[in-house]
Amino acid sequence: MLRMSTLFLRTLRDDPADAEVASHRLLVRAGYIRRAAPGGFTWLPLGWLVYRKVEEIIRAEMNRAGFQEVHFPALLPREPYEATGRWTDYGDNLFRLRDRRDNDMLLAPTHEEMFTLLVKDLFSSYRDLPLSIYQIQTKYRDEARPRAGLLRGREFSMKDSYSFDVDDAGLEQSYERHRSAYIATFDRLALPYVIVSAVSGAMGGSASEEFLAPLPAGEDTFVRCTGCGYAANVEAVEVAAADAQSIEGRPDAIVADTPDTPTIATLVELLNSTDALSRASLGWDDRPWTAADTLKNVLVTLRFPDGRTEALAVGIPGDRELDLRRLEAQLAPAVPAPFSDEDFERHPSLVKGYIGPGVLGSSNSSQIRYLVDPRVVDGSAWVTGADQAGRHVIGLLAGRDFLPDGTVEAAEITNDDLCGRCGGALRLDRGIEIGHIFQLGRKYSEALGLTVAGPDGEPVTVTMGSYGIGVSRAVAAIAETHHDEHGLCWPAAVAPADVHLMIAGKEGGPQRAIAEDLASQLEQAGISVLFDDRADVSVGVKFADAELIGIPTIAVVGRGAAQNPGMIEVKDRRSGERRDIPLTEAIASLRPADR
RNA sequence: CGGGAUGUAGCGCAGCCUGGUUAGCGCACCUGCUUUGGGAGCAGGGGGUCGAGAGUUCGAAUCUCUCCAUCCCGACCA
Repeated sequence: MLRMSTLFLRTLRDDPADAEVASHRLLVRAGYIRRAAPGGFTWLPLGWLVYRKVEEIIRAEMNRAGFQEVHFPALLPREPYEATGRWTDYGDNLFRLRDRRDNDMLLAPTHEEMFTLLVKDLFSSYRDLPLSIYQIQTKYRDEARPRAGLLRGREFSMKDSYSFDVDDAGLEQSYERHRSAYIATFDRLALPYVIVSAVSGAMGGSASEEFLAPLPAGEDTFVRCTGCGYAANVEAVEVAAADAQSIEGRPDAIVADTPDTPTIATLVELLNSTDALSRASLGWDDRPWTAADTLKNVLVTLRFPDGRTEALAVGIPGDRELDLRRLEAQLAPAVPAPFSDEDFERHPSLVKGYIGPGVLGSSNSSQIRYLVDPRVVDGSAWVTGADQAGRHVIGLLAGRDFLPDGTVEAAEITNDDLCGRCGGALRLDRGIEIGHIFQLGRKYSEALGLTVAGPDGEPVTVTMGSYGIGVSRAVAAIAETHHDEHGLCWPAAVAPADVHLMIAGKEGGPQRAIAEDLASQLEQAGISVLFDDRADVSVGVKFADAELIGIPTIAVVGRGAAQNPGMIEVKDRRSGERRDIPLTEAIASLRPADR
């Protein structure tokens, strides 16, 4: 039993000034967590109870799926991460330190290497597989900008699992088992989620899905198709490509003077206001030019983890912006940055503002690799730069007049985009990444030499999957999902107690003894109680604290308790619905529904 | 890393522009009395390196410079 009179807790009447999102604000105000360091939080007694319940649900579902728990150090040597390249690839986000002998160490951001080496250490036969093992561990990432309390910290807790299989079919099965376990876990945590296709980023690997809790406080943007249910992280969205068109009998491209058209908008305006350049007079059709008819070519510099750089040109429809995040996701681990003035000086064939496919591409004068949006299909016609100041080329046909080096999904996604699968409308939303599952493949097993003997005695390289759930982040996501203007509203499965019992009578009256008795009986019946037994605060404070703390059921021992028969008031925190019940039925009524 | 804002008691803030006794207010905390069904009242009290350092000045929370930290937007981010 938790007694408010002695609980290590102080609730705050005001919101902390540095907290923006609801989960951060309320968890601090209600006395669950305190900031201890930039991106680091202390769990107070109530918070730790919730944390442990969340952790226990995750653990139970992992165990139920047949995965086994292990535990690694968070402090690790450099070598394994050097072997896989992640000592470099992780960049500034890795917490690095030196021991007294000057050895490089790190605080692990995730543990692929160690799991791989552990399995290599112990197992050597295909008959030992499949295997899935997991841990719940503190992870460290030197985030450039920790924010939103528990949602993005530099120290956080994560459940990470790894699967080991001899072949792709086995990996597929392990992946599906994790996917099912995650669905069961998030259902029990009362966390709403959308499963979206994702990119695997710095982790490497192929198939990858994220579980996103759809909340405005989330940092991830994702799309859902209103038609077929396709859902994807915006970084991984595949937009609908147009059908290729015939190039037979299409008018030749012409080069036109287009003075004073530094932007797409001014270019389109000029085209539409110059009779000789209208689509009709060029033999196309009757409609006016739009920004979507133009092709803009954006130059970026790619920086690879080893420090090497390379220029890249990206062609996207003129009505779109380049989304650097999407581009980066496609090109990982290379990081794109906008072209600088010095970069332009190094490539004299590029005429700023009038760059066109005439010079782009590996086989053209600039020798810059040229990737285009999937909408730039063979036979599509474009207005684009003529590689001369003040001139554009009109009606340039992809596949006839220029050949890109490939396609890339790098245009900003908007609500106007259509689903790449069914052509339906896409809807953009924000979400918190609460889980990520992906098929790593053999990246780590190859780098670290994890093989097992196959049935024929020959070594087989093991294929792996990696599966994460942010435990501390899940606590925040639950708080973010379940609260109102008065405070938190925990789902029963993770609440710090089943019942918030309070005394609401004059000191010296019979209520205290009745409440004490009821609290003991509830505990004996296996119903956990947070007992507001404080004698020195007014009932208003008790009600306000109860709503802030957010235990699902609030039971009040007040005026009615002294009557015959004695009554208590029971209030549902979430709905606000109250009812009076006889004391004799208290235990039956207060038992949580799922027990 | 770029832009913006902020840093004064546990929390929320005023004071700074225009330098001047002992740095203020609300909440929280402590003591006493009263009060007790929706963030009580009265009286008394404790708690401050005014983010840090340097400078200007007879005198700095206040002016100048440097640094640090936090928050927001962007960049970045399983």
